[in-house]
Amino acid sequence: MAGPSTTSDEILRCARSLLIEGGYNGFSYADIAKVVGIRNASIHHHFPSKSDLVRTLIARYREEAEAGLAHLERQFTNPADRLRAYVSYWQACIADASAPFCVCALLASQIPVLPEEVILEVRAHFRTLSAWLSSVLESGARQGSLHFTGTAKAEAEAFMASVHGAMLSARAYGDAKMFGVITHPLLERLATRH
Amino acid sequence: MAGPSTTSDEILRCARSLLIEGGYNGFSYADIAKVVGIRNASIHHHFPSKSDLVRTLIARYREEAEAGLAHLERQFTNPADRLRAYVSYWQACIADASAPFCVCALLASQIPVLPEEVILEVRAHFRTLSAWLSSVLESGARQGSLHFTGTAKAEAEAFMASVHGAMLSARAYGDAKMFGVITHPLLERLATRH
DNA sequence: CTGCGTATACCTACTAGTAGGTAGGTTGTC
DNA sequence: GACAACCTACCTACTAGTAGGTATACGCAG
Repeated sequence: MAGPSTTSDEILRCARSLLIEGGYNGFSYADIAKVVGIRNASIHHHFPSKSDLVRTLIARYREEAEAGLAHLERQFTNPADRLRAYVSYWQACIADASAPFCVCALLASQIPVLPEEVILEVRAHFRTLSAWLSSVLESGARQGSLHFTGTAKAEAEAFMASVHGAMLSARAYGDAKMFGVITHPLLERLATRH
Repeated sequence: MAGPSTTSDEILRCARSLLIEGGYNGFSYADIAKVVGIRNASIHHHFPSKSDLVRTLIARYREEAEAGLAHLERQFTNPADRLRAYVSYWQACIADASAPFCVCALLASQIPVLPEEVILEVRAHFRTLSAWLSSVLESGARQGSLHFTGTAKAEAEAFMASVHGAMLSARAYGDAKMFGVITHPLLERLATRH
């Protein structure tokens, strides 16, 4: 799946993990250069400015996210299973600390100090994810496997907010299990008729 | 209520609003100095280091938060009303943009790059808030006005996560109403027997 | 009431280090 | 020889933080 990772790829991968740790102003070109093993200035050859780098990084993140959701749809046909798989994916990411936070959720918290072009990408991710969750909830409600009051759209926003809040709590408490403590009852409730 | 605000107070107040906008690395001493109308170096007289400043800022924030919750308990005796008032408070803060994010929730997202002493304060706030919500939910369940499956502790964590996630979504979409879209059904569900 | 010490609050001037970014040169490959 | 990828060397602006000076206010002894 992964090709012969280029320097540009390595810069993006490194920047992503630094971004997940401390946000937009939490890392510098020097940090990346140190890890990738090139000079500070060489990063500018691939990405003229920091906002270019981050915008590209998010664009790739969004591609991967959409591919992940598509994969998940092929793997599971049941809407409830799709939601469970989505949550399990993040539970695993948080537990093994490989990517313990959604890049866009983290950047969203710093929107007032972000370059406009980055904000647009972040917002687009929120819309994409919300739309996907909404469609899953919608089909689950139609076939009677998922239960909620109100619209699928509203429930999708609430679901997404809970997942993001769960990431935050897991980080705040320094306890990966907290993510599951918050999300499992949520899945349980959606799967139960009441 | 507010005394003759000192320079130290102004620094803290200014730093808080800058912190809410862009996190720990999103503001500098120069930013504060510009707003407060003193020189960069003068801030060090009141707060030797940035971590001192932020730690003090959070300590005060936590005091205000606890006072706010205590006030809210005096104002409302019904647990459901207390939850509603808590949510309404944040809805108002977000709507008028006075403080559109919880200081500790924002800092929690950047925990990996925060000074240890700041992390401890942030974590303490999460515990305080969770404990308060837990006690409200507990008493609501006992008297039959709030309904949920599972423990009050788990429901409190889920509630807190939803509120934090709702702040994030409101910021991401640039739409204060999103906070209500997410939190109202949550309150509704807790107040309804099912 | 004066004069003296002391503490607070602020200042100017400075430091070392880092930020993102640029100019222009070198190397290797098609 | 053109281009990509990377380099050295440099820039300006800014970072948190320090050193040392000044003005003002308060308490207190004479």
